[in-house]
Amino acid sequence: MSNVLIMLIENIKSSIRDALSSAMMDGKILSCDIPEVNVEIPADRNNGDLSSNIALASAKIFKTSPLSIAELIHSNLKSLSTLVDKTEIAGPGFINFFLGQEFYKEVLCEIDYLGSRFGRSNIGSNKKVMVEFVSANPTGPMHMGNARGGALGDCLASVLEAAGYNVWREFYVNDAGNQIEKFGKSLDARYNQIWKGDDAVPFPEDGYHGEDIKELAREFSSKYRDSIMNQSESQRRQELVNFALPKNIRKMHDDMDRYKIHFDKWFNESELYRKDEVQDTIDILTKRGYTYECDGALWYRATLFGSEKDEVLIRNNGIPTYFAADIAYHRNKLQLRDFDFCIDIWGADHHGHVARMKGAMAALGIEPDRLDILLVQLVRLLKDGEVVKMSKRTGKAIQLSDLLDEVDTDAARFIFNMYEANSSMDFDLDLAVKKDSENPVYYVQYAYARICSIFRSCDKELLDNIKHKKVDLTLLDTKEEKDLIFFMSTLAGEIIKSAKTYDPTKLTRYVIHLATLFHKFYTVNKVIVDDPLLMYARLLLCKCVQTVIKNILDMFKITTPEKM
RNA sequence: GUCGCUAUAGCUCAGCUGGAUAGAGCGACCGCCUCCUAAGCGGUAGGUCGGAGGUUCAAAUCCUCUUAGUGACGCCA
Repeated sequence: MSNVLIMLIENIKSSIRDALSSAMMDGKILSCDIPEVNVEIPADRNNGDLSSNIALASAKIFKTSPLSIAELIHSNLKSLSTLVDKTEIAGPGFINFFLGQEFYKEVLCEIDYLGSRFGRSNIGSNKKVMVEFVSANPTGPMHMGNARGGALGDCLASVLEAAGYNVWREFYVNDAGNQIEKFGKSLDARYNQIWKGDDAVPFPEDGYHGEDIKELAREFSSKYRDSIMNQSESQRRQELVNFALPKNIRKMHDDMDRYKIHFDKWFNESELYRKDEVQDTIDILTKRGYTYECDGALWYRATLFGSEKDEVLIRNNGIPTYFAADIAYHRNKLQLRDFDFCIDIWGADHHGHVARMKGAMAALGIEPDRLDILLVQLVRLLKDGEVVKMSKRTGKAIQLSDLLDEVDTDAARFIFNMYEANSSMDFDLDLAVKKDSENPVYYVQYAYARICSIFRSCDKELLDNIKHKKVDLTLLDTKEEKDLIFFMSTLAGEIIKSAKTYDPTKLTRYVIHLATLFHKFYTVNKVIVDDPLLMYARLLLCKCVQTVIKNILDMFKITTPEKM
């Protein structure tokens, strides 16, 4: 890893450790294992660009005051990076580090040199990780929850890639099992209602009540008329499902395309049945002694793995449950396809399923920690200041495609990535539709466009020749310039933090803040100035900011317009 | 009842592996374009971090209790 800031922090940590151990050898403090050293960026940068609380944190271990430890470390600091200009002891015992011009110069050189690779790291060690997300039920259209999960999942996957993981995006299509039975039953009821009248045919209580089911039945009817009315009910259902399911799945593909989400695989649940993996998985559980029969159903002893009650795997009607297929699916991911770990993105209403699923992995002999589940809380849609209810079955639900008809993909992806997954959010449609500064995505894109505009007004040849090797970057010494450069230096660390916490929303806030720092710089410092040396340096700075904004927006698949 | 999530400025949210004076945007008020895009920037006002205990040199952050909101607890998915 070549990141300037990360290497610098490592250097400071090891200098502190060396200082502590030499103080121990001199007998000035108690000999013991060197405690973990933390070096952080203080909230208030008057307290240094970097700071360590080691003296405060270890006072108890060394049985002496924080200040005396700090002084001991401070006087023993050797082999400290030349990027550090000044050190001090402050407050109750913090050791603060101030960075010099050399640091700012190094950062810009790194960005200029790495370009689109700047910010990437390899902490993921190329481990194979699957992010499974959206996985909407194909019996109906995708809704706002899928839109949020989609944006978060896709961007999380990108963040993991940038952190050095080998990422695989997957959509699990529930094209088999009970819900397809219900889908067929519902379609058949609507089809019959068309030809016999609404009152003549009762609609099944547990069917799908959505408007989309009626629509599909109408489409079938207008194409094939009443030609299947005299077939058996099961034949009719099959015909209707064969007609409607591919149609729904095609629409999901189209919607995901529009939303700029591209899956490496759309995994069909039916594949698990076709390859007998559901049965195989159940057999493994049975062999391990974790199943039993009761009331004509086959049960799994979930209680042995922390659940409060056992779960049905095969219903008394012979159809395996969703749970059974899902266990088989996760076995497929973690055992048969051998992903190092898997992240599932689920709606928060599935939280009860989390412990069960992990327990089931344990029951199969798969390390449950290889499965992580990110729960995404509810989204409410606000329109004209009012909450729009979005029950999938009322027929009035806002679909993903409706959303994308009104809001462009950039804004939707950006806004969904502004709120952490585990907080519920309101999506303000009126705001998202606005093409002005109230919409944060434009604020960031505007910073990018401004940089492009600066470049348009200067000599193209000059621009191509601006290279960090030829420019005196020490001329960039205003507060705005240094703040901007320092903040850019934290990108790789920020991506790593986002990857580790599965939280891509940190980077949305990062890029907004970066835009703010750029706008501040732009307001105070003119780039195209008479002094050519200063101009070169500022042009290079702008080029670096442009690179960093682009790297993040590219990661999120948000466009970077050159003119606005 | 059991298991989650949430509670921070008027509003929307950051900050939470404990650190120095709790931040941002919007809204309110006051300013800044003869100059690279004002879709921008600066300033002022605004907080007992839901409440109570506890741990600690240090708590918005950790623990316990509590209040309010929300969700899940099906041979649904």
